[in-house]
Amino acid sequence: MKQYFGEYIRNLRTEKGLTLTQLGAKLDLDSANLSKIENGKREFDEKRLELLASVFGLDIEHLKTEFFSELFAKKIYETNCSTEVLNVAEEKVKYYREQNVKQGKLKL
Amino acid sequence: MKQYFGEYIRNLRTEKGLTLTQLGAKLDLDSANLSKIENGKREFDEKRLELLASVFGLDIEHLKTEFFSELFAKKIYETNCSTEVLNVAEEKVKYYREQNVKQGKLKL
DNA sequence: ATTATATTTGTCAAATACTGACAAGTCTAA
DNA sequence: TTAGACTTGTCAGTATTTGACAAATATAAT
Repeated sequence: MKQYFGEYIRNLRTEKGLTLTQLGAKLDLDSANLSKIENGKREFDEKRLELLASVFGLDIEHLKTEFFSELFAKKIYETNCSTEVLNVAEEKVKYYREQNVKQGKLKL
Repeated sequence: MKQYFGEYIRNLRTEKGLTLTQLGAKLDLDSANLSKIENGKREFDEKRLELLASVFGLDIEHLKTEFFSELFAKKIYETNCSTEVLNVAEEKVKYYREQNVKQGKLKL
């Protein structure tokens, strides 16, 4: 998927022939703010991912992948970080999952 | 590196025989808050990474890798996201770097 | 061209999250 | 038991994000 998350939403919306106001209502979002999201001037709020998935019948896992990958990529891009960071992150996730990490060890 | 970022700081500090107050002064941080950071009860602030590197003579790239990998891993862990997200993120970073993405396309 | 609808942009107060600071507590070693 | 080190809780100040609204612009139909 070679597009920004906002563009992705806009495509979904226009494919279904919905206006900003109509989709905004479904997502509990002002049409003006949805416009900004689609144009990359505001962030889509993580807490609305499930709602977005259900509105368009999307696989939530796929949607989360799209959403968070953009979040991480932006951070790496703007901090000019090595992509090596992603390999290290993968190891850490594995470790956290093995250890069943809880709050206290790590601020979650 | 199989330790949390707070533990990492604590190790650096104790190796050098510094107290929380002493290191706190160098990092412009209250000793109480530094304690929380070392114990995983507060986040280390990204804006102090360079300072931390210079205090201990660390490679800033390595430090950023440690810091952001933990950030990403925590997010993936707490949202129960597939680690596939990391591969997608890598593609996106490449793309952003090729395209020299600026504000407007993407909220940075 | 005029009207109606859709979209974009700017702004701002309210809500939320983060930070620095301090006080009071526990722990440790001399 | 005293001093210094560390931990924990709290909270006001600050910064950031969000929802909401108004006004401007764009688009399409008549």
